[in-house]
Amino acid sequence: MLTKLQDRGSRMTSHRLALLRIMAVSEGHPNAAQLYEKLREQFPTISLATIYKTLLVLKEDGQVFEIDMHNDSHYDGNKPYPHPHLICNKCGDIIDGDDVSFLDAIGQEIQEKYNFQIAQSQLLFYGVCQNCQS
Amino acid sequence: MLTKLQDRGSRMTSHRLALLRIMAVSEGHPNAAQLYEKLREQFPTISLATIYKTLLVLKEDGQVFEIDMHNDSHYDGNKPYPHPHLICNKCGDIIDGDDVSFLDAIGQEIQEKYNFQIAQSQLLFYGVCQNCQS
DNA sequence: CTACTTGCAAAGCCTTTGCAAACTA
DNA sequence: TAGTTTGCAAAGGCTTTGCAAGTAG
Repeated sequence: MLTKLQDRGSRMTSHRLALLRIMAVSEGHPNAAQLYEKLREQFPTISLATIYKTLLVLKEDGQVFEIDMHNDSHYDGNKPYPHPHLICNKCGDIIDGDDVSFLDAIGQEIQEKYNFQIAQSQLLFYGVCQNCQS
Repeated sequence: MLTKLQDRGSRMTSHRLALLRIMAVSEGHPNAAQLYEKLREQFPTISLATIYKTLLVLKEDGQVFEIDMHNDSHYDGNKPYPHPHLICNKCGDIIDGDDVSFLDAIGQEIQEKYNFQIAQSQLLFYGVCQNCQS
């Protein structure tokens, strides 16, 4: 993790470590504003701009995955397997779906059929979560 | 198509018809700005706000599908089958993938396992398209 | 010591909102 | 005619940029 950053000429700072730790511990899918609030507890002077810059580096490094949502991206600590995200239209909660191994299979098929070099995939399901159905 | 709108208390206007026609004819995946430019040829006084308002109605009506991309949503005329979108990181082109019928199967599984009522799904592959590889 | 990172403020961009005039059914 | 849609302008919200000061290696 540290080495990956350094190989790219980036540095591991306390901010970056803390951000990665929040992702890993919380198991959530925070957006930039939520990360900002959490990080301010440890680093009262941190700025939103730093959050965005940090996220950019970690994304390029493959340590953080960006979930593109309508004008409000959320982020996921990089899981070792491809999995869908279930997004509740009512409460906005984001739930990790199961491993979807065949995503790789589809990827393979697409690489061949369309001659398209896949770098990343994203599978989203929008709907209503269990809690919001009652 | 016309009836679906009327059932919801919406009206079919020349703007809306033209927008749908562009989607159907072009087979592309324009964003709001691109639709604006095309529609201005026919309706010189049309505004971007109208584009967004129209897209909102057509989305709710299920006639247009929104592809959430980082701060720049693109739109797809509603296809009768679920299919992935291949997004080129270099030229930005969006390619329709094949029918992915098992998406429904995964959906079923997720509905049951997570008790999550799916309204819509989105499968994106980011990478480099054929043209941009040379 | 050099190069990267941070924080602040400002700018950028896409998208939404409010309201009066125009239009559909 | 009643209720929806349009266009304009302004506001809103998320994200990026520039630059000087601070910090990692």
